[in-house]
This record gives sequence, C-alpha cells and structure tokens, in this order.
Amino acid sequence: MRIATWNVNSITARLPRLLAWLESSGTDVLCLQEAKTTAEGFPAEQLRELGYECAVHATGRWNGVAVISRVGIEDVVRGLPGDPGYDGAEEPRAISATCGPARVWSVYVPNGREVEHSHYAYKLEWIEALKAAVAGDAAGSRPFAVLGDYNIAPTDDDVWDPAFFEGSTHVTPAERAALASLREAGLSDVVPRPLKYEQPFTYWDYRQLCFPKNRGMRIDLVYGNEAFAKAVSDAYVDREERKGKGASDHAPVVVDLEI
DNA sequence: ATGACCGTTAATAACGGA
Repeated sequence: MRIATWNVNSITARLPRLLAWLESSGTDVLCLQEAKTTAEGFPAEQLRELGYECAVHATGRWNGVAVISRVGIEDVVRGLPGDPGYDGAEEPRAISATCGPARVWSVYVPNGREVEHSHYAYKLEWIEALKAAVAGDAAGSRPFAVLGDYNIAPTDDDVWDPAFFEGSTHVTPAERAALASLREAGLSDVVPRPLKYEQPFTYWDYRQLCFPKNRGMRIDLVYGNEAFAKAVSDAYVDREERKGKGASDHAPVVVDLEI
C-alpha cells in the first residue's frame, strides 16, 4: 500500500496537479493539508471519478485537512479531541480515518508565527492535545500513523542552514521536545529518502530561488507506531512535484507499506 | 534546468505562510 502526505496550499489551485499526481504516483491513501476551501468546495466528485473517496474537515479560507483513499474510508473523526482552539475558535487542523488495514491522521499543526506570539503557545498546546488523542492508537497493534505538516524541523539537519533559523519558530527546543513527546507515546519518525541532495527536505519557500538552491526544511512528517514502522518498505520525498509552474511550496512524502 | 512568492478575500491591499 502506498500512503502519502502533502500540504497542497489550496486544493482549488492545485487540483490539476493533484489529480495527475494521484494517478502517476499510484497513491492509495493521501493525507492532505491546507485545503483552503470549505467542505462544500472540496472537489469530491473529481476525486470520485478517479476512484477515490474522501473525508474532509474544512471551513474556508485557512487550514483544512482531508484523507483521500481508494482502499476505503471508515470511522472518520473530524477535529482534534481537546483542541485548545485559537482566539476562541477551533480550526480544522485534524481528521482521522481507517483506510484498509491502517488508521491514519492528517494533521496541520499550527505555524506558531513567532516565539513570543500567542500562536506559538497555541502550537505547543495543540501538540499536547494531539498526543493525548493518539496515545491509544500509537500503543496499539494496528498499523497507525499521524501524517502531516508538523511545522517543526526535528533536528538541525532538517533545515538548510541552522543559523538562518536561529530565534525563529520550527526549530526551538520546546517544539522539538513536543515531537519527542509524541515519539515517547509510541510513534517513530519514518524518515524519507531524498531523491536528490543529502537532506530529505519537504518544504521550500516560494521566494528567492529557495527550491533551485535547495534551501529547504523537513517539516512534513510521518509518525508511525511500531506495526506501521515495521511494514515500511520505502519512503521518499517526491521533489519532482515541487518543480514548475503551479506547484505547492511543499512536496509530497510517500511511504510504501507491506500490508 | 527546478528560476527570483503564492493564494484567498475582495476590490486595493491585507494577511498568512515558515
């Protein structure tokens, strides 16, 4: 089974590329982030024509997550139990579903903006709630993974220049400790191989030729439990999908499982 | 070549992204 995660930065803007990529990559299950549309605006019909069902949690301009599957979708849960919310409102940043033999979450962890910003505290609280919500499945025997845009680079090797990010979000000890806490709950980082260069970056800023210069970050992660990790036969970042006009600023992370 | 922000909202910039 081929499972992937991809922050598409608007499914409306990305639809032609998304449909083409689903077919060319042979992806069975896609965890999608930043749909940037409403549930009604989600292109369920176009996906259905390709043989995919979808479960969507999206409310409009920002955020929005989905699971897209051609191996079934059952037991869909929209939202994160215990979500702290931001500015008094819960945002659509998590959805979970069972697709064939595996249960998956698609998550879009809050950005944090700046270390002193209230959004940063929200980010840390949000991950705490995520840990509480997934701990049971993480410790279970069914293949289980939390895939998505974590907005955290796990180590200094996961950014193109650690000095460039000094003092900014995505690399702080507290954020990395939050990831470590998830791992302590029974999840491990399924690190993909890069198709070019040394580091498996998944995001490159649109600006200043970051992609051609490979000034990237690895912030899109696959955290799987033991049964999931044991079944992994390959994992890679499809950087080809970051090329050319109409690309998202994130590339898909693809994982092959022997289940 | 992979190439010097993009997408949404809304109407002219503002905002978020990371």
